[in-house]
Amino acid sequence: MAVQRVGDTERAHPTPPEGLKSRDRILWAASTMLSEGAGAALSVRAVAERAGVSTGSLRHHFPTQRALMDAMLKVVFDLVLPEAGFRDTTIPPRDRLLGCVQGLLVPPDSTLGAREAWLTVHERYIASEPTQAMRAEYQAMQSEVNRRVEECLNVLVEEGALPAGDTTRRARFLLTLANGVAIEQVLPSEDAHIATELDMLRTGVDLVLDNRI
Amino acid sequence: MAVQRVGDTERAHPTPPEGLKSRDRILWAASTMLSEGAGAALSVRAVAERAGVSTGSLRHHFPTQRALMDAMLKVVFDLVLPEAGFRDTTIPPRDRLLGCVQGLLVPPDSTLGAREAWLTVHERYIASEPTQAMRAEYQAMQSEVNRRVEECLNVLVEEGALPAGDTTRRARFLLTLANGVAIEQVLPSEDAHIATELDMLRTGVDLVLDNRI
DNA sequence: ACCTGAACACCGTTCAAGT
DNA sequence: ACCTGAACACCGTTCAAGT
Repeated sequence: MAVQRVGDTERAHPTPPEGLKSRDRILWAASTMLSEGAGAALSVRAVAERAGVSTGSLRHHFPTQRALMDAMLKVVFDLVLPEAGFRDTTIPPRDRLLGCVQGLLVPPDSTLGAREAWLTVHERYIASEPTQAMRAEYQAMQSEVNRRVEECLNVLVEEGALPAGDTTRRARFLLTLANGVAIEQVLPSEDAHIATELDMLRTGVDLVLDNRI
Repeated sequence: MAVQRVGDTERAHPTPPEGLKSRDRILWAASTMLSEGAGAALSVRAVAERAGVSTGSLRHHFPTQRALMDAMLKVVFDLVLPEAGFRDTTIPPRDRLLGCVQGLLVPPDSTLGAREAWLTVHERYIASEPTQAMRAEYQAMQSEVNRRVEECLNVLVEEGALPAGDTTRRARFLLTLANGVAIEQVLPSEDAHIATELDMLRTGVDLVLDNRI
């Protein structure tokens, strides 16, 4: 939607920290603006102005608007999701399970953004009629992922943080939910939607921990 | 992405049927262009030109782009997926909600199988850098889907089959789970996995009906 | 009431030019 | 290599003016 009015003389917007290079200033500005809720206003010009750089500079570092979004979301997610092993008993069980499931959203090849990662999956396992070898490869990958989630669940059961139950079914539920979240991350969701994606995973984890699944 | 080129001399586009009034000509044009896919940007100007009306006329009937999208998608969806199903009180609430959510797994163009349907979604909204128009198109479709699920939930609440609660959140949960199931249907799952996909949806529906979400 | 088309305020992207 | 800012081709919306 076009805003149709302008000329606000207010310049109360915070500026990026001093020492940062252009690229980081841009990411800082974009992340800040996203967290401020003004999601729709994440235009090239708005971000560039906030970062204190030109649109050309922004495009030099992020050739496309999508590239900017991907890089920014990676920053945001990395802040929220610290890399932690699920055997670390100093972390609450809920967060350990959440971290384990959320790790699935960013496939092993984590230099790639969510979008590129998904494009790879699509091309390899969906686009072309998958060969028998491809099917096997995917299923092996999937069962490794499944194994890890189940192991995490079993650890929690051993600790007594989770009542014994159908581990396979619980893992399947979490994986299905994670797949749903993953695909929503890649589709052009509304801004409000993006904010609730992590909440969906949290809900799923809580359901399992509350023995509802 | 802006297209940056213009001046196509081709004028092979079909025109709307003769007898139609402006409003229906517009809806006809928009629906046709949507079904033609191929990145057809559903912009005001493009739809207006195809319908043979001015942008002003279009705005007179549909004050906002969103209003146009909503009206058009309602037409398209009603052709394939009649809305009446979930008001039939002779069917158990659980099955009505399940039917409503399951309907989402089969996109409007139901002549296609799950795989072809998914390939279309992928190509239109993921593969290519989505234009602003494409984003809007997807989001409008998504909100129509969302509207239907929420309406179904509200009907169940009115009947007393479901305690009042956060309808938006419940719908989001079911949609995310449905997305997860949809993508698992398309990926080369193991046979055992396939058998449990519908069970996952059933589980989600039960969780909502048991007021766990 | 219905419709027109120009004008306005945006948008993402490209690019010659600077340092 | 990094950065600038103008220019291009779009976009949705508004509005005085016609019928």
